[in-house]
Amino acid sequence: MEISSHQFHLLEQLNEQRKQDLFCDCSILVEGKVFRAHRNVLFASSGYFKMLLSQSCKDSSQPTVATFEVFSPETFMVILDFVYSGILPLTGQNVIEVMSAASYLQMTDILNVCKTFIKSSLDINEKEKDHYLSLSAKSTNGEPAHASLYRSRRKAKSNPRRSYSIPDEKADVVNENSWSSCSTFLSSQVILQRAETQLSKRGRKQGSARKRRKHLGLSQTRDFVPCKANKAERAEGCNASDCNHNSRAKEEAEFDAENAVDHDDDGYNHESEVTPKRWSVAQLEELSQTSEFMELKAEELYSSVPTVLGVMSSWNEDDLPRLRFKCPFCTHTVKRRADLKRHLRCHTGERPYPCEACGKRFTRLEHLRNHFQTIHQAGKLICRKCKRQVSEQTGCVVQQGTRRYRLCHNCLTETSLEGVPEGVDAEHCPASSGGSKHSRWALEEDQKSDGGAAEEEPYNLVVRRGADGPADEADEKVKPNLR
DNA sequence: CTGGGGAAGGGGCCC
DNA sequence: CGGGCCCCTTCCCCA
Repeated sequence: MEISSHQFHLLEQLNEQRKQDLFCDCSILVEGKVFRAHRNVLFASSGYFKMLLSQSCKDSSQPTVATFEVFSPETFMVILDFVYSGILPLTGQNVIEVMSAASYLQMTDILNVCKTFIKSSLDINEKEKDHYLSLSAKSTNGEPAHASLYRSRRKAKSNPRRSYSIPDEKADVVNENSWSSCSTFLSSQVILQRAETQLSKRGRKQGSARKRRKHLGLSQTRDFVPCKANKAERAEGCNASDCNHNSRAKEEAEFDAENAVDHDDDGYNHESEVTPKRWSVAQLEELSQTSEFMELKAEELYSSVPTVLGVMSSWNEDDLPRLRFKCPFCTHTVKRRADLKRHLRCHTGERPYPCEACGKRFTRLEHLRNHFQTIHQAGKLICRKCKRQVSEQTGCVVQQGTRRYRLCHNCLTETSLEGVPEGVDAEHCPASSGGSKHSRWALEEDQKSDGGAAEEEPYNLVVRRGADGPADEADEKVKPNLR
Protein backbone atom coordinates (compact mmCIF):
# COMPACT_ATOMS: atom_id res chain seq x y z
CA MET A 1 0.00 0.00 0.00
CA GLU A 2 1.38 3.33 -1.05
CA ILE A 3 0.55 6.61 0.56
CA SER A 4 0.98 9.14 -2.17
CA SER A 5 1.18 12.13 0.11
CA HIS A 6 4.12 10.78 2.06
CA GLN A 7 6.78 12.19 -0.23
CA PHE A 8 5.15 15.56 -0.29
CA HIS A 9 4.86 15.70 3.49
CA LEU A 10 8.42 14.55 3.90
CA LEU A 11 9.69 17.27 1.63
CA GLU A 12 7.46 19.73 3.41
CA GLN A 13 8.97 18.74 6.72
CA LEU A 14 12.48 19.12 5.37
CA ASN A 15 11.61 22.53 4.04
CA GLU A 16 10.28 23.53 7.46
CA GLN A 17 13.48 22.31 9.02
CA ARG A 18 15.46 24.35 6.56
CA LYS A 19 13.48 27.47 7.32
CA GLN A 20 14.04 26.94 11.04
CA ASP A 21 17.68 26.04 10.48
CA LEU A 22 17.13 22.64 12.08
CA PHE A 23 19.69 19.94 11.30
CA CYS A 24 21.14 22.04 8.51
CA ASP A 25 24.67 20.80 7.98
CA CYS A 26 25.67 22.71 4.90
CA SER A 27 26.24 26.40 4.30
CA ILE A 28 26.20 27.82 0.81
CA LEU A 29 27.77 31.19 0.34
CA VAL A 30 26.51 33.00 -2.74
CA GLU A 31 28.02 36.43 -3.31
CA GLY A 32 28.22 37.02 0.41
CA LYS A 33 24.79 35.70 1.30
CA VAL A 34 24.61 32.50 3.34
CA PHE A 35 22.05 29.80 2.67
CA ARG A 36 21.56 26.89 5.01
CA ALA A 37 20.49 23.49 3.79
CA HIS A 38 20.77 19.77 4.34
CA ARG A 39 23.60 17.91 2.76
CA ASN A 40 21.56 14.88 1.88
CA VAL A 41 18.94 16.98 0.12
CA LEU A 42 21.56 18.83 -1.89
CA PHE A 43 23.35 15.60 -2.61
CA ALA A 44 20.18 14.09 -4.03
CA SER A 45 19.28 17.12 -6.09
CA SER A 46 22.42 18.29 -7.79
CA GLY A 47 25.22 16.56 -9.59
CA TYR A 48 27.54 19.35 -8.56
CA PHE A 49 26.73 18.96 -4.88
CA LYS A 50 26.95 15.24 -5.26
CA MET A 51 30.55 15.57 -6.27
CA LEU A 52 31.30 18.25 -3.77
CA LEU A 53 29.69 16.47 -0.85
CA SER A 54 31.11 13.11 -1.71
CA GLN A 55 34.41 14.62 -0.70
CA SER A 56 33.24 16.13 2.58
CA CYS A 57 31.15 13.12 3.58
CA LYS A 58 34.33 11.46 4.70
CA ASP A 59 34.41 13.75 7.67
CA SER A 60 30.75 14.33 8.22
CA SER A 61 31.35 15.86 11.60
CA GLN A 62 32.49 19.05 9.94
CA PRO A 63 29.89 21.36 8.37
CA THR A 64 30.22 21.82 4.66
CA VAL A 65 30.62 25.23 3.13
CA ALA A 66 30.23 25.86 -0.58
CA THR A 67 30.91 29.21 -2.20
CA PHE A 68 29.53 30.46 -5.49
CA GLU A 69 30.23 33.62 -7.40
CA VAL A 70 28.82 32.62 -10.72
CA PHE A 71 25.16 33.36 -10.02
CA SER A 72 23.22 35.68 -7.80
CA PRO A 73 21.72 34.88 -4.38
CA GLU A 74 18.28 35.46 -5.85
CA THR A 75 18.91 32.81 -8.45
CA PHE A 76 20.17 30.35 -5.92
CA MET A 77 17.15 31.09 -3.74
CA VAL A 78 14.90 30.06 -6.62
CA ILE A 79 16.81 26.85 -7.06
CA LEU A 80 16.94 26.06 -3.38
CA ASP A 81 13.23 26.69 -3.03
CA PHE A 82 12.67 24.29 -5.84
CA VAL A 83 14.82 21.65 -4.24
CA TYR A 84 12.73 21.77 -1.10
CA SER A 85 9.31 22.30 -2.65
CA GLY A 86 9.34 21.05 -6.21
CA ILE A 87 8.07 24.46 -7.30
CA LEU A 88 10.17 26.58 -9.63
CA PRO A 89 9.06 30.21 -9.74
CA LEU A 90 10.35 31.05 -13.19
CA THR A 91 9.93 34.49 -14.69
CA GLY A 92 10.99 36.03 -17.92
CA GLN A 93 13.63 37.88 -15.96
CA ASN A 94 15.22 34.99 -14.15
CA VAL A 95 14.87 32.08 -16.53
CA ILE A 96 18.20 32.54 -18.28
CA GLU A 97 20.15 32.92 -15.09
CA VAL A 98 18.31 30.06 -13.43
CA MET A 99 19.04 27.88 -16.40
CA SER A 100 22.67 28.88 -16.37
CA ALA A 101 22.94 28.15 -12.66
CA ALA A 102 21.13 24.85 -13.07
CA SER A 103 23.58 23.91 -15.77
CA TYR A 104 26.42 24.75 -13.45
CA LEU A 105 24.88 22.77 -10.61
CA GLN A 106 24.03 19.92 -12.98
CA MET A 107 20.33 19.91 -12.25
CA THR A 108 18.83 18.57 -15.43
CA ASP A 109 15.22 18.76 -14.26
CA ILE A 110 15.46 22.51 -13.88
CA LEU A 111 17.22 22.77 -17.20
CA ASN A 112 14.39 20.98 -18.93
CA VAL A 113 11.78 23.16 -17.30
CA CYS A 114 13.67 26.28 -18.32
CA LYS A 115 13.74 25.06 -21.89
CA THR A 116 10.02 24.48 -21.82
CA PHE A 117 9.45 27.87 -20.24
CA ILE A 118 11.40 29.67 -22.91
CA LYS A 119 9.78 27.73 -25.67
CA SER A 120 6.30 28.48 -24.39
CA SER A 121 7.22 32.12 -23.93
CA LEU A 122 8.28 32.24 -27.54
CA ASP A 123 5.01 30.78 -28.66
CA ILE A 124 3.00 33.20 -26.57
CA ASN A 125 4.80 36.25 -27.82
CA GLU A 126 5.01 35.24 -31.45
CA LYS A 127 1.91 37.05 -32.65
CA GLU A 128 2.59 40.02 -30.49
CA LYS A 129 6.11 40.22 -31.80
CA ASP A 130 4.98 40.02 -35.41
CA HIS A 131 2.67 42.88 -34.73
CA TYR A 132 5.48 44.83 -33.17
CA LEU A 133 7.83 44.14 -36.01
CA SER A 134 5.32 45.23 -38.60
CA LEU A 135 4.75 48.45 -36.72
CA SER A 136 8.44 48.87 -36.35
CA ALA A 137 8.98 48.50 -40.06
CA LYS A 138 6.37 51.13 -40.80
CA SER A 139 7.76 53.56 -38.31
CA THR A 140 9.67 56.43 -39.80
CA ASN A 141 10.95 58.14 -36.69
CA GLY A 142 13.25 55.63 -35.17
CA GLU A 143 13.67 56.36 -31.53
CA PRO A 144 10.35 57.70 -30.34
CA ALA A 145 8.39 55.08 -32.19
CA HIS A 146 10.53 52.26 -30.87
CA ALA A 147 10.53 53.62 -27.40
CA SER A 148 6.80 53.80 -27.30
CA LEU A 149 6.46 50.42 -28.82
CA TYR A 150 8.77 48.96 -26.26
CA ARG A 151 6.77 50.53 -23.52
CA SER A 152 3.52 49.27 -24.90
CA ARG A 153 5.09 45.89 -25.32
CA ARG A 154 6.08 45.82 -21.72
CA LYS A 155 2.58 46.55 -20.69
CA ALA A 156 1.16 44.03 -23.08
CA LYS A 157 3.07 41.19 -21.52
CA SER A 158 1.01 40.58 -18.49
CA ASN A 159 2.28 38.61 -15.60
CA PRO A 160 5.05 36.57 -17.10
CA ARG A 161 5.61 34.84 -13.80
CA ARG A 162 4.82 31.20 -13.89
CA SER A 163 5.52 28.35 -11.59
CA TYR A 164 6.63 25.04 -12.90
CA SER A 165 6.33 21.76 -11.13
CA ILE A 166 9.02 19.38 -12.13
CA PRO A 167 7.44 15.92 -11.95
CA ASP A 168 5.21 16.66 -14.93
CA GLU A 169 8.10 17.48 -17.14
CA LYS A 170 9.68 14.95 -19.42
CA ALA A 171 13.03 15.67 -20.90
CA ASP A 172 12.22 14.00 -24.18
CA VAL A 173 9.18 16.14 -24.64
CA VAL A 174 11.23 19.24 -24.87
CA ASN A 175 12.04 20.42 -28.32
CA GLU A 176 15.76 20.47 -28.66
CA ASN A 177 15.54 23.57 -30.76
CA SER A 178 14.60 25.53 -27.74
CA TRP A 179 17.70 24.37 -26.00
CA SER A 180 19.88 25.18 -28.94
CA SER A 181 18.44 28.62 -28.99
CA CYS A 182 19.09 29.05 -25.35
CA SER A 183 22.52 27.64 -25.73
CA THR A 184 23.30 30.04 -28.49
CA PHE A 185 21.81 32.81 -26.48
CA LEU A 186 24.04 31.90 -23.61
CA SER A 187 26.91 32.13 -26.01
CA SER A 188 25.72 35.59 -26.79
CA GLN A 189 25.62 36.40 -23.14
CA VAL A 190 29.13 35.20 -22.55
CA ILE A 191 30.42 37.16 -25.49
CA LEU A 192 28.44 40.08 -24.26
CA GLN A 193 30.00 39.86 -20.86
CA ARG A 194 33.42 39.82 -22.43
CA ALA A 195 32.51 42.73 -24.61
CA GLU A 196 31.23 44.57 -21.60
CA THR A 197 34.49 43.96 -19.82
CA GLN A 198 36.41 45.32 -22.72
CA LEU A 199 34.17 48.30 -23.12
CA SER A 200 34.25 49.17 -19.47
CA LYS A 201 38.01 49.18 -19.70
CA ARG A 202 37.81 51.64 -22.50
CA GLY A 203 35.52 53.91 -20.57
CA ARG A 204 32.16 53.73 -22.15
CA LYS A 205 30.63 57.13 -22.74
CA GLN A 206 27.07 58.16 -22.21
CA GLY A 207 26.85 59.49 -25.71
CA SER A 208 27.72 56.25 -27.36
CA ALA A 209 25.41 54.44 -25.02
CA ARG A 210 22.61 56.72 -26.02
CA LYS A 211 23.41 56.15 -29.63
CA ARG A 212 23.32 52.42 -29.14
CA ARG A 213 20.10 52.59 -27.25
CA LYS A 214 18.60 54.54 -30.08
CA HIS A 215 18.93 51.58 -32.36
CA LEU A 216 17.38 49.07 -30.08
CA GLY A 217 14.59 47.25 -31.75
CA LEU A 218 16.07 47.33 -35.21
CA SER A 219 17.77 44.02 -34.82
CA GLN A 220 15.04 41.54 -35.50
CA THR A 221 16.76 39.91 -38.41
CA ARG A 222 20.38 39.96 -37.45
CA ASP A 223 22.10 36.94 -36.06
CA PHE A 224 24.99 37.89 -33.91
CA VAL A 225 26.37 34.53 -33.00
CA PRO A 226 27.50 32.77 -36.11
CA CYS A 227 26.06 29.36 -36.60
CA LYS A 228 28.58 26.65 -36.76
CA ALA A 229 28.76 24.60 -39.85
CA ASN A 230 28.79 20.88 -40.14
CA LYS A 231 29.15 18.60 -37.20
CA ALA A 232 29.17 20.85 -34.24
CA GLU A 233 26.30 22.75 -35.69
CA ARG A 234 24.28 19.63 -35.63
CA ALA A 235 25.68 18.61 -32.32
CA GLU A 236 24.50 21.84 -30.82
CA GLY A 237 21.33 21.82 -32.81
CA CYS A 238 22.19 25.09 -34.48
CA ASN A 239 21.06 24.41 -38.01
CA ALA A 240 19.42 26.84 -40.32
CA SER A 241 16.00 26.51 -38.78
CA ASP A 242 17.50 26.84 -35.38
CA CYS A 243 19.08 30.07 -36.37
CA ASN A 244 15.67 31.42 -37.17
CA HIS A 245 14.46 30.05 -33.94
CA ASN A 246 17.45 31.56 -32.32
CA SER A 247 16.58 35.01 -33.45
CA ARG A 248 13.21 34.58 -31.81
CA ALA A 249 14.84 33.45 -28.62
CA LYS A 250 17.08 36.45 -28.68
CA GLU A 251 14.17 38.77 -29.16
CA GLU A 252 12.40 37.14 -26.30
CA ALA A 253 15.44 37.49 -24.14
CA GLU A 254 15.76 41.04 -25.30
CA PHE A 255 12.21 41.63 -24.28
CA ASP A 256 12.85 40.06 -20.93
CA ALA A 257 15.85 42.22 -20.41
CA GLU A 258 13.81 45.25 -21.33
CA ASN A 259 11.30 44.12 -18.78
CA ALA A 260 13.88 43.66 -16.16
CA VAL A 261 15.42 47.09 -16.23
CA ASP A 262 14.41 50.68 -16.04
CA HIS A 263 15.81 53.30 -18.29
CA ASP A 264 16.32 56.94 -17.67
CA ASP A 265 15.70 59.63 -20.18
CA ASP A 266 18.96 58.98 -21.88
CA GLY A 267 18.01 55.40 -22.31
CA TYR A 268 21.05 54.37 -20.39
CA ASN A 269 20.69 51.23 -18.42
CA HIS A 270 21.45 51.92 -14.82
CA GLU A 271 20.48 48.45 -13.85
CA SER A 272 23.48 47.14 -15.66
CA GLU A 273 25.66 48.80 -13.11
CA VAL A 274 24.00 46.76 -10.42
CA THR A 275 23.79 43.51 -12.31
CA PRO A 276 26.37 43.87 -15.02
CA LYS A 277 25.81 40.41 -16.40
CA ARG A 278 22.35 41.27 -17.65
CA TRP A 279 22.65 42.73 -21.09
CA SER A 280 19.85 42.49 -23.54
CA VAL A 281 20.48 40.69 -26.77
CA ALA A 282 19.53 43.81 -28.66
CA GLN A 283 22.25 45.62 -26.84
CA LEU A 284 24.61 42.83 -27.70
CA GLU A 285 23.73 42.98 -31.33
CA GLU A 286 23.96 46.72 -31.21
CA LEU A 287 27.33 46.43 -29.64
CA SER A 288 28.41 43.95 -32.24
CA GLN A 289 27.92 46.59 -34.90
CA THR A 290 30.10 49.15 -33.21
CA SER A 291 33.70 49.75 -34.03
CA GLU A 292 34.66 49.03 -30.46
CA PHE A 293 33.28 45.56 -30.71
CA MET A 294 34.86 44.98 -34.06
CA GLU A 295 38.18 45.76 -32.48
CA LEU A 296 37.77 42.98 -29.97
CA LYS A 297 40.14 40.25 -30.99
CA ALA A 298 39.50 36.67 -30.15
CA GLU A 299 42.36 36.68 -27.73
CA GLU A 300 40.85 39.56 -25.85
CA LEU A 301 37.52 37.81 -25.76
CA TYR A 302 38.91 34.63 -24.38
CA SER A 303 41.23 36.33 -21.95
CA SER A 304 38.20 37.65 -20.13
CA VAL A 305 36.48 34.32 -19.76
CA PRO A 306 35.71 34.09 -16.05
CA THR A 307 38.15 31.82 -14.34
CA VAL A 308 35.34 30.13 -12.46
CA LEU A 309 33.46 29.40 -15.63
CA GLY A 310 32.30 25.85 -15.38
CA VAL A 311 35.08 24.59 -13.18
CA MET A 312 34.18 21.37 -11.53
CA SER A 313 36.08 18.81 -9.58
CA SER A 314 36.43 15.13 -10.12
CA TRP A 315 38.46 12.37 -8.56
CA ASN A 316 41.49 10.58 -9.77
CA GLU A 317 42.81 7.23 -8.78
CA ASP A 318 44.52 8.62 -5.71
CA ASP A 319 41.28 10.04 -4.41
CA LEU A 320 42.71 13.49 -4.79
CA PRO A 321 40.62 16.30 -6.12
CA ARG A 322 41.30 17.08 -9.76
CA LEU A 323 40.04 20.14 -11.49
CA ARG A 324 38.19 19.86 -14.71
CA PHE A 325 36.82 22.65 -16.80
CA LYS A 326 33.22 22.34 -17.82
CA CYS A 327 31.94 23.96 -20.95
CA PRO A 328 29.13 26.35 -20.03
CA PHE A 329 27.27 25.51 -23.21
CA CYS A 330 27.37 21.74 -23.21
CA THR A 331 28.25 18.85 -20.97
CA HIS A 332 31.79 18.55 -22.21
CA THR A 333 34.57 18.78 -19.64
CA VAL A 334 38.30 19.07 -20.24
CA LYS A 335 41.38 18.91 -18.09
CA ARG A 336 43.00 22.12 -19.20
CA ARG A 337 41.73 25.64 -19.54
CA ALA A 338 43.43 25.90 -22.90
CA ASP A 339 41.47 22.91 -24.12
CA LEU A 340 38.27 24.53 -22.95
CA LYS A 341 39.23 27.66 -24.81
CA ARG A 342 39.81 25.61 -27.90
CA HIS A 343 36.54 23.80 -27.39
CA LEU A 344 34.63 27.05 -26.94
CA ARG A 345 35.39 27.94 -30.52
CA CYS A 346 32.97 25.31 -31.64
CA HIS A 347 30.25 27.21 -29.77
CA THR A 348 31.24 30.75 -30.62
CA GLY A 349 31.94 29.97 -34.25
CA GLU A 350 35.20 31.80 -34.07
CA ARG A 351 37.51 30.90 -36.95
CA PRO A 352 40.65 32.92 -36.57
CA TYR A 353 42.70 31.19 -39.24
CA PRO A 354 41.70 32.09 -42.79
CA CYS A 355 43.21 30.38 -45.79
CA GLU A 356 44.98 32.89 -47.98
CA ALA A 357 44.29 30.86 -51.07
CA CYS A 358 40.59 30.22 -50.86
CA GLY A 359 39.37 32.28 -47.92
CA LYS A 360 38.06 29.32 -46.00
CA ARG A 361 38.45 29.83 -42.28
CA PHE A 362 39.47 27.36 -39.63
CA THR A 363 39.30 27.08 -35.90
CA ARG A 364 42.83 25.80 -35.58
CA LEU A 365 46.11 26.57 -37.19
CA GLU A 366 46.82 22.91 -37.75
CA HIS A 367 43.56 22.50 -39.61
CA LEU A 368 44.50 25.41 -41.81
CA ARG A 369 47.90 23.91 -42.36
CA ASN A 370 46.47 20.53 -43.28
CA HIS A 371 43.97 22.15 -45.55
CA PHE A 372 46.58 24.24 -47.30
CA GLN A 373 48.93 21.34 -47.64
CA THR A 374 46.42 18.96 -49.11
CA ILE A 375 44.32 21.36 -51.11
CA HIS A 376 46.68 24.06 -52.29
CA GLN A 377 50.13 22.56 -52.07
CA ALA A 378 49.60 19.03 -53.31
CA GLY A 379 51.37 17.89 -50.20
CA LYS A 380 50.42 14.25 -50.58
CA LEU A 381 52.84 12.30 -52.70
CA ILE A 382 50.08 10.12 -54.06
CA CYS A 383 48.63 10.07 -57.53
CA ARG A 384 45.08 11.21 -57.14
CA LYS A 385 43.85 9.01 -59.94
CA CYS A 386 45.60 5.67 -59.49
CA LYS A 387 46.45 6.19 -55.82
CA ARG A 388 50.00 5.06 -56.37
CA GLN A 389 52.78 6.65 -54.49
CA VAL A 390 54.73 9.16 -56.52
CA SER A 391 57.82 11.19 -55.93
CA GLU A 392 58.86 14.64 -56.93
CA GLN A 393 60.24 13.09 -60.13
CA THR A 394 57.43 10.67 -60.98
CA GLY A 395 54.48 12.84 -60.13
CA CYS A 396 53.32 16.09 -61.62
CA VAL A 397 51.46 18.72 -59.70
CA VAL A 398 48.13 19.52 -61.27
CA GLN A 399 46.12 22.56 -60.36
CA GLN A 400 42.37 22.74 -60.56
CA GLY A 401 41.17 26.11 -59.48
CA THR A 402 42.71 26.61 -56.09
CA ARG A 403 43.19 22.90 -55.64
CA ARG A 404 46.43 21.18 -56.30
CA TYR A 405 47.17 17.52 -56.39
CA ARG A 406 49.55 15.09 -57.99
CA LEU A 407 49.21 12.75 -60.92
CA CYS A 408 51.69 10.18 -62.02
CA HIS A 409 52.93 10.55 -65.56
CA ASN A 410 50.69 7.74 -66.82
CA CYS A 411 47.55 9.22 -65.34
CA LEU A 412 48.64 12.63 -66.49
CA THR A 413 48.90 11.39 -70.06
CA GLU A 414 45.50 9.71 -69.86
CA THR A 415 43.95 12.78 -68.37
CA SER A 416 45.40 14.91 -71.10
CA LEU A 417 44.06 12.53 -73.73
CA GLU A 418 40.61 12.73 -72.19
CA GLY A 419 40.47 16.33 -73.20
CA VAL A 420 41.49 18.19 -70.17
CA PRO A 421 42.74 21.53 -71.36
CA GLU A 422 46.37 22.03 -70.73
CA GLY A 423 48.45 25.05 -70.31
CA VAL A 424 46.07 27.11 -68.28
CA ASP A 425 48.08 29.30 -66.06
CA ALA A 426 47.42 28.14 -62.57
CA GLU A 427 48.19 31.46 -61.07
CA HIS A 428 45.45 33.09 -63.05
CA CYS A 429 42.77 30.79 -61.89
CA PRO A 430 40.20 32.53 -59.76
CA ALA A 431 41.01 32.00 -56.15
CA SER A 432 37.48 31.25 -55.23
CA SER A 433 36.54 29.09 -58.15
CA GLY A 434 36.01 26.05 -55.97
CA GLY A 435 33.55 25.13 -58.57
CA SER A 436 32.72 22.41 -60.98
CA LYS A 437 34.94 19.58 -61.84
CA HIS A 438 35.14 20.78 -65.38
CA SER A 439 36.03 24.33 -64.61
CA ARG A 440 39.61 25.27 -65.22
CA TRP A 441 42.48 22.89 -65.14
CA ALA A 442 46.09 23.72 -65.18
CA LEU A 443 48.99 21.42 -65.63
CA GLU A 444 52.28 22.59 -64.40
CA GLU A 445 54.16 22.15 -67.61
CA ASP A 446 57.55 22.75 -66.24
CA GLN A 447 57.50 21.00 -62.96
CA LYS A 448 61.02 21.89 -62.09
CA SER A 449 60.61 25.53 -62.72
CA ASP A 450 57.08 25.93 -61.54
CA GLY A 451 56.04 23.10 -59.31
CA GLY A 452 59.62 22.70 -58.22
CA ALA A 453 59.75 26.26 -57.17
CA ALA A 454 56.59 25.73 -55.29
CA GLU A 455 58.19 22.87 -53.50
CA GLU A 456 61.28 24.82 -52.71
CA GLU A 457 59.13 27.49 -51.20
CA PRO A 458 57.03 24.95 -49.50
CA TYR A 459 54.14 27.01 -48.25
CA ASN A 460 53.31 30.32 -49.61
CA LEU A 461 50.83 30.35 -46.81
CA VAL A 462 50.19 33.40 -44.75
CA VAL A 463 48.43 33.10 -41.47
CA ARG A 464 46.44 35.86 -39.94
CA ARG A 465 44.86 36.03 -36.58
CA GLY A 466 41.42 37.52 -36.30
CA ALA A 467 41.57 38.88 -39.78
CA ASP A 468 38.01 40.06 -39.86
CA GLY A 469 38.86 43.49 -41.00
CA PRO A 470 39.83 44.73 -44.41
CA ALA A 471 42.54 42.94 -46.27
CA ASP A 472 44.97 45.80 -45.94
CA GLU A 473 44.61 45.82 -42.24
CA ALA A 474 44.98 42.08 -42.09
CA ASP A 475 48.11 42.15 -44.15
CA GLU A 476 49.79 44.18 -41.49
CA LYS A 477 49.49 41.22 -39.16
CA VAL A 478 51.04 38.71 -41.47
CA LYS A 479 52.87 35.97 -39.71
CA PRO A 480 55.90 34.28 -41.14
CA ASN A 481 55.25 31.56 -43.58
CA LEU A 482 54.67 28.22 -42.05
CA ARG A 483 57.46 25.73 -42.03
C1' DC B 1 20.32 4.86 -53.59
C1' DT B 2 24.66 3.44 -51.78
C1' DG B 3 29.40 2.79 -50.66
C1' DG B 4 34.09 4.63 -50.76
C1' DG B 5 37.35 8.19 -50.27
C1' DG B 6 38.78 12.81 -49.20
C1' DA B 7 38.31 16.76 -46.35
C1' DA B 8 36.99 18.90 -42.24
C1' DG B 9 36.69 19.19 -37.45
C1' DG B 10 36.95 17.90 -32.57
C1' DG B 11 39.23 15.55 -28.42
C1' DG B 12 43.23 13.75 -25.90
C1' DC B 13 47.63 14.39 -24.89
C1' DC B 14 52.63 15.31 -25.38
C1' DC B 15 56.35 18.74 -25.84
C1' DC C 1 49.81 27.72 -21.93
C1' DG C 2 50.37 27.46 -26.84
C1' DG C 3 51.67 24.55 -30.51
C1' DG C 4 51.55 20.42 -32.52
C1' DC C 5 50.55 15.54 -33.37
C1' DC C 6 47.59 11.65 -33.54
C1' DC C 7 43.29 9.57 -33.74
C1' DC C 8 38.62 9.37 -34.53
C1' DT C 9 34.10 10.77 -36.32
C1' DT C 10 31.27 13.14 -39.47
C1' DC C 11 30.14 15.22 -43.71
C1' DC C 12 30.27 15.73 -48.57
C1' DC C 13 31.17 14.46 -53.17
C1' DC C 14 31.35 11.21 -56.70
C1' DA C 15 31.22 6.90 -59.13
